[in-house]
Amino acid sequence: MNKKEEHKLVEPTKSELEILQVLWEIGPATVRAVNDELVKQKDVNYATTLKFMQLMAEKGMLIRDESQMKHIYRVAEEEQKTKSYLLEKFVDSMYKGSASKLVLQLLGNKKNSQQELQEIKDIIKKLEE
Amino acid sequence: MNKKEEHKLVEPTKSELEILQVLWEIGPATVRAVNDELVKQKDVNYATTLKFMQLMAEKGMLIRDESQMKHIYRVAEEEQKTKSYLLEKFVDSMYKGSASKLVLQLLGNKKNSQQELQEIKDIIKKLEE
DNA sequence: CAAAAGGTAGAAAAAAAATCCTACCTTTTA
DNA sequence: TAAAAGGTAGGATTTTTTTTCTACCTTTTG
Repeated sequence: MNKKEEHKLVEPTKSELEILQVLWEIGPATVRAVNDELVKQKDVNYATTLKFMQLMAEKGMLIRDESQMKHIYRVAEEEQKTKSYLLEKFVDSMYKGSASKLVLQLLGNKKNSQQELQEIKDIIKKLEE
Repeated sequence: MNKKEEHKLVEPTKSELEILQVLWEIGPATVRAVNDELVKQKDVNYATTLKFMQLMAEKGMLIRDESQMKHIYRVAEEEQKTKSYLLEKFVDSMYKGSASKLVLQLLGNKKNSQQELQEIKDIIKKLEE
């Protein structure tokens, strides 16, 4: 295997995504650190988190530095790449690929749509420049 | 049980969502009709679709008219209600609830963003009136 | 240094999701 | 009307996902 490996985007399961979120948030980390974060939001056992991270490393979603005893895990794919992939799948499956339909619904249903609306307008204005 | 039942929004699994999509598309239908649609997009067995729809009916996601032999299934929740629920969960988990972050990514990554951008602008204009 | 604390790995169990088999009932059709 | 076609129900199986147990290794600490 050479240095530059091809990573076919794998679709993370729910639990895997939770772990990715934590790693995106705090950066490369030990199982312990990730688990500490997870525990804040749900009831998980350290061994469970460990197992997931091991599996994810096997699958190539995470990359593990084993040079020290406390292995350091980091995400294999860029946050944005993964997120945009997942977003695209979501748009495709829910809105037949129509981003504007999604936006329509987003604005139609949000409580705080007034503020969101403004922010979105700002984004669009910026994009036009 | 009275006519107006409370339906706590249940989160559909992937396969369940596929079935919902079909029903949203074609309206109340038999298992056969749903399966015919599904077969176009993936390799499924009639019995599998039947089983799913039975389970979904049990869970309350589908409502079944058994007055005839060919049972007719229809979706229990409005399409929009379910979709907005799922969208909200998606935004929450992926973008910490920030719709505008989602839109930003949507526009940043779409090939056809030019057209989407225009459509979104139209939507916003319409909303402002 | 011995004990305690904190790691890892592997096996296994439990739970959830997806798939298919088959017996049997009703309707259609040759 | 008998056979074929097309339904349903229920059980069973397979696969995937989630969770936990435990043996054992390394580092830290009294």
